[in-house]
Amino acid sequence: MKHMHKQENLSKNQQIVLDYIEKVNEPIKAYSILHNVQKKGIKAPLQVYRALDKLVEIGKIHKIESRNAFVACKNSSCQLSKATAFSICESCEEVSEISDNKLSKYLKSFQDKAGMKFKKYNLEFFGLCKKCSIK
Amino acid sequence: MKHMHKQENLSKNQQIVLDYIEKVNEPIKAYSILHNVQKKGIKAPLQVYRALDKLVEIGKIHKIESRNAFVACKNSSCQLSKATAFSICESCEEVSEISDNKLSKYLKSFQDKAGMKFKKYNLEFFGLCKKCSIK
DNA sequence: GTGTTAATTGTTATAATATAACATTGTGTA
DNA sequence: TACACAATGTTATATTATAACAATTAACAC
Repeated sequence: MKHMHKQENLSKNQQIVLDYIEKVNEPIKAYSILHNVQKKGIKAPLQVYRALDKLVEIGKIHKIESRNAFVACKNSSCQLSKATAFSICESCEEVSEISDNKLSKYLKSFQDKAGMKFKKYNLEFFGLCKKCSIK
Repeated sequence: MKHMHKQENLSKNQQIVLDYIEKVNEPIKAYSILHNVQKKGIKAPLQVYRALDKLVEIGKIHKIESRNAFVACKNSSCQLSKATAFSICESCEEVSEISDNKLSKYLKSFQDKAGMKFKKYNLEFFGLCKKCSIK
């Protein structure tokens, strides 16, 4: 087999960034990551963004587009970030990943009227979480 | 009835920005809007962003979150930006608004397992449009 | 009309998010 | 070894968005 350069393991910076995102366990912004991994030797935004790009690509993390934030994937079966759904509380900004088989099945098989073939989707629900709706 | 300050018509800047977005008829970025409405007297980013905020709020335009771009609402019934779905071509970046009754019904009634009450959602599908999948 | 409130505008400065460009180093494998 | 590619390090800059504050305008109550 020629040129099988597909990497199995994460690189140093990728691992540092992933470790931190998994530790905080909530959506976090790129520059906040940067500030928190500087002691590990990561000095520049680009180092963080490159790691983020890779981690998103391989499905270890997801980007919450409406918040420009990144969160670790909870869904162990999620190998690629190609079918993501989140609920977002507009009050406390709590975000959780939705893993609902029926929903993902429905969306994966959704057919556009224009005949477009979809490879990926991202769905974000907004509202008030239980705690915030009591207040 | 006291203090019914709900405005019926758009303000000057809001109308200028909306007119331009409707004219171009495709997703457009805030600073591109700014460059193109400067002849109309809008000078600063904030003037654009304020108009955009309002137009999104009242459902005249939508934000394509994954692209940081804004597009006029095609769906005449769309009074509020609370249920939006788009298809996005990853090659040519063509975006179209999906209006599919079954889909919106399904998503509006979707119930989170955590019991969160949703007020809004945004769904973005990614893939290749017809033209680009031929190439 | 006056007074009141909220929406909108204008303006300058700055914050927050993200990428370009280029040189260098590391890693797997033929 | 040599090759191809992935990852890193670094500086600078581009892009997206908001803070803060003063002034003006619009809608309505009285």
